[in-house]
Amino acid sequence: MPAERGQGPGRGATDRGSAGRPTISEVAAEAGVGRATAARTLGGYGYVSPELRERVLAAARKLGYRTNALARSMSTGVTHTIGVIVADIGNPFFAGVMRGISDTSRARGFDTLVLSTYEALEEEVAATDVLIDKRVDGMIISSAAVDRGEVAHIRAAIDRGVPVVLVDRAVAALDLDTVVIDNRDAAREAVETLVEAGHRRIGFVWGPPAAEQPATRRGLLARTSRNLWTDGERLRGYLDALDDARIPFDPELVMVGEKSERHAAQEVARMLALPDRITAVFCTEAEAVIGALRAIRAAGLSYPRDVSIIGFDDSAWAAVMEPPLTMIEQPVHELGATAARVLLDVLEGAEPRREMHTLRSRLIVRSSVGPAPAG
Amino acid sequence: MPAERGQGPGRGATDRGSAGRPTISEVAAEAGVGRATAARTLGGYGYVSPELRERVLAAARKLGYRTNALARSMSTGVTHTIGVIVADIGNPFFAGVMRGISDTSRARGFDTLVLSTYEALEEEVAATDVLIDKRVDGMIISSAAVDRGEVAHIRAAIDRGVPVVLVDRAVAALDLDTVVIDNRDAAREAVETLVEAGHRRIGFVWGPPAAEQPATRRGLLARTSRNLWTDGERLRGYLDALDDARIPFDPELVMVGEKSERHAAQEVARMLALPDRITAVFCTEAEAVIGALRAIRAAGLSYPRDVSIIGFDDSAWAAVMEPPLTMIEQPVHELGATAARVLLDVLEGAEPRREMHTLRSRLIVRSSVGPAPAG
DNA sequence: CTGTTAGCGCTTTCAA
DNA sequence: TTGAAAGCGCTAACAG
Repeated sequence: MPAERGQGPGRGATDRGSAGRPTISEVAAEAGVGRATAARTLGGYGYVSPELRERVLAAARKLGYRTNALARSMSTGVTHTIGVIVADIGNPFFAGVMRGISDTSRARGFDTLVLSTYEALEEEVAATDVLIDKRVDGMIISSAAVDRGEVAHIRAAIDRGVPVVLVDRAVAALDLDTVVIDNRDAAREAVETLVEAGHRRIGFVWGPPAAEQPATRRGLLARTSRNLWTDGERLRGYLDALDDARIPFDPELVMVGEKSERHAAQEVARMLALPDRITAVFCTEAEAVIGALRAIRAAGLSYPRDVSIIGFDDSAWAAVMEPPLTMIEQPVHELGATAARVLLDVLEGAEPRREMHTLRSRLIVRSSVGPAPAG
Repeated sequence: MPAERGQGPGRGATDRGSAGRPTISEVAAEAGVGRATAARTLGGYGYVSPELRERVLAAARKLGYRTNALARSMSTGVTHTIGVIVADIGNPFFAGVMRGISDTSRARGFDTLVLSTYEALEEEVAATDVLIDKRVDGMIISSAAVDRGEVAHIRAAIDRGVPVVLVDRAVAALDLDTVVIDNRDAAREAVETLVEAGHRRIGFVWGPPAAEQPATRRGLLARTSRNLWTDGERLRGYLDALDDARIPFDPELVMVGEKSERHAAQEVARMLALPDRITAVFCTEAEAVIGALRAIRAAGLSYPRDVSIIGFDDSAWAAVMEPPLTMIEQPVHELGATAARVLLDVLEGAEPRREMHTLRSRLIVRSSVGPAPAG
């Protein structure tokens, strides 16, 4: 850790005199009591007579005393801080989750240290190390890990006594409390809605970032299981709906490769140009919806007349699109709040239940689904 | 702090034997060297011979040693953590800023502790206390303070030796490094664009949350100066543009009251129902744009034919609206990155420059502005 | 009820 | 170069 060096002159432990940061001893001196008495009243524990208590409080006020949480944590072994690891706090989805986590932990006296991984496993590993070093009391992780071989860092945290709860993404190799939404059911319901409107050629947009189009359904699933849990679940839901309706699976209708608005647009354009073109698209993310919309426009088509569309992640703007979009609403705040609640319960002594907490999403029906146009 | 108590059984400092968390002494013992030697190699400072160094490293690896950042911070006096206080991390704007802050501080070895205030000053005060207690090395604050009487908590932080930089919102009463965007110019440019298209009745949507419509321009400004800095600046920009075009100010064209999509819709509906109705709206926030759009539709009108619209906070969806929206893009990531950079420079020894760093926003011209319809 | 004392795990003189 | 020892500010026995 060479970056550790060079933190400017004289900020060391020695030269910070009594300037600015009075300690408990100074308060004790000022109040004319022993330091333990001062500590007891300031720390809010143990017994201390009203008179002394008052004197200590007065002295503390006068000196502008503030407890040193670091020192306290050193002795108690707890930091009242929970670490959070997500893919990207700039992403509205995770921002919402973060808010849920932060609101409920704040209410229970905990602060949160957030780290973004940008979906890179090595960042995630580094992040757990940082959190362990900073001695967080517990962690909430939205992990990019899938393989048994990718969970060592999480196991390490647990072995060191740091409880972990998973959020948004389950990890099969780990038997932990996990808070997710009903991705598979949500996807199935959305695709069913499309099927019921008569669609049989339904594109799946924003899938596994594989290099090339898988030839078979089996190949696709295999690839997906090497991928983000949510994506896999949503794909399965899509397949469920097709199966129920006995619609044959066509690998050409699933997007693979880079997840970006641009690439989603390209893929939808491709599916729209197929001889037997798609008449509907199901998007697993808001950004994908935007890409799809672009492609539809660019092809000179309009929804829901020529193409129907349903996507994940409802937001305010979806309601003012013209026509308004039928979208799946995820309970983002509750996702975070629940994860925090489960973790805090454990931190406060509850036994970890190691179960899957599945929250319900909701299909907000608006006007982007219409009957399938005649072939 | 009664919440401090009751953190479950036996997690105290005493009973954590060598289980799970080896200390430097244990590593030293395992390696058969003095603890100082172990500390030097593990801490990456001071001299230590290659052989011993290797032995210590091996021992550390074997025991799974991880440094205790808390203990290190206790002696060094620095935590390598910066505190961030924003109104709401669930808000996409702040989420973007956070990402900027987090990315650049992470790159320079700092972690971030984020607290949301939901625009409540008392929450902000509590947040600074928490950050002081946790001994962050510096703070980045998007403050709700305006008055001279509301900045005591920020002054207190500075007095305790914690550098502070302000982000997104300037606070006149404070002479600090401040990173903002050119709100006033951006607003003026937007409104000018409207004026140049022939509009003279331009609504200002999402203003000061006053209870009632101010009667005069002076009254409005007075009220605004008691309010959020960004709102005031944007209002001033609006007035600038009107003045330049010699368009008289009409208090009925500014929205006051609760900031919500719903209320924005109501206000736009009101302005649309005026005898001399508005032909354009300028919105200071994305949520306001959505409210305005609703109102326009509800009135059976369409943009840009009947009403033109420009708003703050460009995002992906604005480009796929039909027609696409002309919006002001704020450099959110850079806002955060710059704030972090300025703060980190100070933490690394630079003199605070106590100046205003103004970032440029950009008007993204698309198709929501048209000629003013004939009266 | 109050004060004394011994750590928490690390960094940092200071001698050896 | 290495090791012994003191100290960061707080909590937590343990006597008094």
